[in-house]
Amino acid sequence: MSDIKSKEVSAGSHPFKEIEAKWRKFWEDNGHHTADLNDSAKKLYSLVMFSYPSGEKLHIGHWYNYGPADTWSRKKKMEGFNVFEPMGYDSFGLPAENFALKSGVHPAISTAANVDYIREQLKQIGAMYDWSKELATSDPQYYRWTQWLFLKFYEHSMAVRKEAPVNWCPSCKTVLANEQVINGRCERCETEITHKNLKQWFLRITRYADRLLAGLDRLDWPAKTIAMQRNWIGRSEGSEIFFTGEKSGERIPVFTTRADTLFGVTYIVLAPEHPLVEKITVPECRQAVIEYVERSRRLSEIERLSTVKEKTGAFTGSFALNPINGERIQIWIADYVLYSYGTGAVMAVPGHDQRDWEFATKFNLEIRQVIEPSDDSSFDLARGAFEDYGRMVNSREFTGLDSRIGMNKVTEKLKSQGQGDFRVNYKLRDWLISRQRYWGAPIPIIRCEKCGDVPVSESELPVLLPNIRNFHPTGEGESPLATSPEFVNVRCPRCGGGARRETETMDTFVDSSWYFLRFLDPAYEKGPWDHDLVRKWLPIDMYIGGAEHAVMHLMYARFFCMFLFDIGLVHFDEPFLKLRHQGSITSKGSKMSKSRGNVINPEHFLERYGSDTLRMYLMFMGSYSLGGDWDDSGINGISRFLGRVYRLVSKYASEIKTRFPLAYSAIDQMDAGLNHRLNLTIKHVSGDIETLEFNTAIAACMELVNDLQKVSESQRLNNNQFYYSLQTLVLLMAPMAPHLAEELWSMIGGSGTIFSQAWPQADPQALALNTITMVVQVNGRLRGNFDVPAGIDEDAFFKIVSQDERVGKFIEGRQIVKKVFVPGKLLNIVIR
RNA sequence: GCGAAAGUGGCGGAACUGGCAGACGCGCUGGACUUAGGAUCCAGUCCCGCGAGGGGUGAGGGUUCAAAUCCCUCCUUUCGCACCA
Repeated sequence: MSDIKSKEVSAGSHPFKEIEAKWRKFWEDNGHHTADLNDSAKKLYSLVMFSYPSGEKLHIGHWYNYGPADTWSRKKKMEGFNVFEPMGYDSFGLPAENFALKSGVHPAISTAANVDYIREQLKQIGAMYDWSKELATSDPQYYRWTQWLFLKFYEHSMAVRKEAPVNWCPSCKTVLANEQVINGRCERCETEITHKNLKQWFLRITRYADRLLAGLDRLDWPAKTIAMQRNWIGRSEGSEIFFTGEKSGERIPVFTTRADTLFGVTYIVLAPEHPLVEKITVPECRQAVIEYVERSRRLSEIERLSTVKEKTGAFTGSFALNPINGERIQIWIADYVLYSYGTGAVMAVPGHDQRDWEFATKFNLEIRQVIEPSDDSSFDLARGAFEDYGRMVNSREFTGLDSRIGMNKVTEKLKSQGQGDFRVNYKLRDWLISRQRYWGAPIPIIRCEKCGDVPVSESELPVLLPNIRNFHPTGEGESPLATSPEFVNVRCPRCGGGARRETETMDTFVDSSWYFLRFLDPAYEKGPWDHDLVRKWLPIDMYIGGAEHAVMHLMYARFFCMFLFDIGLVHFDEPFLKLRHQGSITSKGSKMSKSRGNVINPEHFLERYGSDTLRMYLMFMGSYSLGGDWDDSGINGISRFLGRVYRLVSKYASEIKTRFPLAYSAIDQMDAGLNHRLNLTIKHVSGDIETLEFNTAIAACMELVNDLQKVSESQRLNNNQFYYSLQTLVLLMAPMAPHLAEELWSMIGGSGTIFSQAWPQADPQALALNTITMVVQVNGRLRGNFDVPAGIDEDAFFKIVSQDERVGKFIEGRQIVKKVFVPGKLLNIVIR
């Protein structure tokens, strides 16, 4: 028995307190988790999404992400990979800042304290994190380079300051990127979003829309995540068509995917924000139009986007000319047209677009048919629009053409006349990165009245966040940094005159778009990263994190990578080759949060069951990718299981030790059943950990242990096969219960760390059994199991089973119509 | 509204390309060891039936020798999108 004895141990389990502390110290003292980054021959960069420290500590959901991901990494390590598994903190941003505001402690102080706390929590997971490479995005050493990268974007005209209607969260008092608006609400605080027209900094991600789309084909990612990115980019092929203002002669471009319906246009609609509205509205309609524009500005995003809302709008009194036939049509404004998509104006075809149909019906505008069903089926324009493709009618020379052909012909004709062209549109908008908040990386720009925007020179970086007392958001669309004269007032680097610093800070997603590059050497001073190391270690081989980042972080990081590739700073354009999401752990049916009061903290379970048990229980609960609702009622089972393994191995530890290390080839008398079980376990555990199906990997270990337990009870252990099996069990469990496995490994004679051992390989010969169980069905109903030699053929098998009473009584005197034989599986006898 | 995924014992969940439904665990029942046990070990545990046997994977239909698995309709849940022209 082990010399470790603990009174504090939860009865039945293993002495986890001593074991876990002992091995964590061992790993740390021996630098086992410090990867040798110079050796990249068999490198494996395994990354989990780093955490953002807010006031809330790590909860069970973080463990669910990090523990199993580490299990995968540890198995890869035993397979001989040089694994680099770093960890850091996304420590800028709203969660940290909001906590600081609430607690009244300056975010620099509270964040540092939270990071210290979280670091200790992370260490309890017992993961292979290389702590020598820890980083925090709020560290000047880090954000110096975030600013440096911003300047690269700026240099290449990829960072631009422009006025645009932007999303404003009245509660967080800052603008938000489109991606941070969920159903018209703030992603963080769920407050309804309003709109403001502000001059803001954008990164031109739209320039990469096609590349971001094309790159998806090369990625080993969950199909759903790829689909979400596709939808978010929202590529749409169509035509841009120029209508002409009747009086002003103004060109009014519209975007349509259905140029074949051009003859069915009975009016056009501008978004209320469209700049032409002012110009073309006739005096008699001015009052109504102004009221309508005002009204839609006041409406919240939610109200405006509501699809059940009745269509509203106003007539401008002006007319436009249809370029295909010169027809004179009314120009309306309506909020169902979005200013930010396409050209902010649409041609309305009420006969063939349901939205236009609803609008036309309400305002008594003409509904005209220009497409008929190709299959000559009937439809009723009085009941709704006919939106399918079909055959063109009432369309002059295009009449009779198929929609798809017709839309090309129509566009080509317009193109030849300079009245239109083919055009691709995207839903993706440029990435708004300005934030009117304190806790972020200051945008390194100086605004000079004479010289305009002047970038801070690289040697002046970082632009340090000033240590100001009042870091509250002002709420007026201005950053708190604007209240610090020492910060704001500078000399223009170009002309030397008085100038003002940009006071906005960058969106936190900018920080996290490149952290995986910095991890290799977070202290590097000659650049954002060491090119040699990046060349050796990137891209990321495995990235595990939550699905909630499907279109934000994961899109931004890809964009960064492509840009950096284009300007020659990295050698690859997709950062994450393989991505997997863990499911989310809910509590009482809903997402864990402090406000709901349903946060499950790991401390209690660590205290009572230990780290290995908690990690394994999280993996055993169910499918890793689906997650589930937290329920601790089963954790006893894992605790008991680890206790049983501990007792079983300890019981025979000295026996194994005298024979250690046991080789498979050295087994003398082989029990085929046990050997089959052992090798089957190796096969299952290997495959299941690889595909993150931890629950069945654990189940396989349990089956092996149940068998070994029986062998132990029956005293059939006078050969070394049993000992070999125990030795292998310890290896198989090492990635899942790392502390316990180290302890057992040393107990049976191992030295150093078990993670330098080779991962067990299944013996294919042992997997193939001599005797197998086959089943017999009569008319599809199960009638018996038979142990027969593997490889038995149909006739031989039928001979055996037909003589057996279990089957014989069903087929006796009946006519056999057919026999279906599946080798190695079953025989189905069909009778009449 | 549109799209995707899922629905299996009292519970969490297994079941490879259609081939023994319910692995593994929780819980429960009984037993052993015990002064005691919320420890440990053993046995049992989908439903009906004494039994032979029958029924059973959200509901209904279909394909097949054979369906949890494939197809159709419907219901429920989760997630994503939501006037994107």
